[in-house]
Amino acid sequence: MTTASATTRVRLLEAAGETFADEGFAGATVRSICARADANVAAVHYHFGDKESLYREAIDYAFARLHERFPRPAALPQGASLERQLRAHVEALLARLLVSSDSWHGRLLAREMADPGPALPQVVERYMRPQVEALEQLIGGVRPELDPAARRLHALGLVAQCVFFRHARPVLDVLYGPSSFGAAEVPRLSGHIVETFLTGLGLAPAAPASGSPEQESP
Amino acid sequence: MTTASATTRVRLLEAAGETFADEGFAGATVRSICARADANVAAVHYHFGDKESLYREAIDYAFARLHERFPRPAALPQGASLERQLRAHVEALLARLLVSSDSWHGRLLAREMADPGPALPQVVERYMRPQVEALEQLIGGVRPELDPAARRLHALGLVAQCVFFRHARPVLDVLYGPSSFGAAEVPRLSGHIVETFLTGLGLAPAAPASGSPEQESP
DNA sequence: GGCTGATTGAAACGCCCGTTTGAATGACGA
DNA sequence: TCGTCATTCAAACGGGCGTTTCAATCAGCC
Repeated sequence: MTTASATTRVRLLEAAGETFADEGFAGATVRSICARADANVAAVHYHFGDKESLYREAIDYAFARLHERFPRPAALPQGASLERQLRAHVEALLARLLVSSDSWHGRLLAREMADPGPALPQVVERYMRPQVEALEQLIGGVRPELDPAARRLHALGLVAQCVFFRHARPVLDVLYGPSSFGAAEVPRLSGHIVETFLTGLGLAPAAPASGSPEQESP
Repeated sequence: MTTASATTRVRLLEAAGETFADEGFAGATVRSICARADANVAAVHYHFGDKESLYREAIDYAFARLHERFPRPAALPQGASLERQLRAHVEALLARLLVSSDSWHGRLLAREMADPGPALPQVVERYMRPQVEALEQLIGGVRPELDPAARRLHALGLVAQCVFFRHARPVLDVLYGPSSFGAAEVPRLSGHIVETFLTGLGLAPAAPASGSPEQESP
């Protein structure tokens, strides 16, 4: 595998990710991917075998890039307040979903969830499950009297609100105009979500003011 | 338009809705729709003009059937408690999304939101906007000090949790096994959502018990 | 019966899809 | 310089797509 072939491979992965994110697995065509990558159509067969293998590798590639840009927020000390830990998780989740949508990595993953392709189990196990389980553990740590089902419902409710602003973006664009809930809204959104969530859990948030939430992270 | 042609039209609409719901606009083929409807491929051109017009009419058809099965919960007297009105709205929304997924009507609408086709604006204006605005009004009625933006965020958070359990069903199936959050869970889900939402708004729910919520509607 | 107009049927059209082929290319070591 | 081998290229293959054509059908009416 020489340098030249590696760059063609990478160009194909990038172009494939972008096109798959825009058009879906069925909608994207090998020809358009190769045109974007400045490669011959036969290069897909040569480097990946077929379209589906290219798709799987593009998903893997997206994972790697996404986790480089948005590492897990596990850096917080275990003793930190629930509010700060939750805010860190929600902000990381929203950032992955919203901020990264300008680049294609987040778009591709979001689409794989909304309209499952051949790589759904792989995405769920490596991307979604750790996220939900971290939230469940966080919730169980502070409300140990909740049974696992209730814990799970709370965690899913939190994930639901984060996912919504990515998944329903086309709907939100029609409802309130384009870019009404974009990357710039991440702090406001995560603030709102965390605060109403904490109140809903029966815990008073750190800043119970009804006005605009202020961030205290660096 | 004789009776015979009307039945072919209707058979095509039903088959198209079911197929579009399963495969999406691009994934569904005119041939498979016609095979399911026991009709000739030319019937699509004859009765609807082309595939996209058939799609639009199938969406309209799905609307009509869906609103027949799940009418708007506006029947409650205006003086009813917020908790009951909210519960009615959330239950109606969840029922439309989850219960109706056995029939294809709800599936088709959910897919149109997740993977927009040519009929997205029509779906949003006629289906989503009234839903969100009713919730906003409900919230504004009981917390008038909230500015419209905060009201909107609360309403969207509520919608998000309902939509999630329809939109993310493939993911939930992988996470917790198939049919883990199906139609049978509607009372439990809506109860959980309404109660945490009311608490999150700073209002104590009528039944603050942590057990399974009991319904009091007829 | 024969005419009319709406509906259905079988077959074909042109197009684009994913994939494959086999020759041309070009860097590199013997 | 030559042979080797990985890589690229233009072209074609078979198949499925949405759409169109035009003849066959059938009910209703003179």
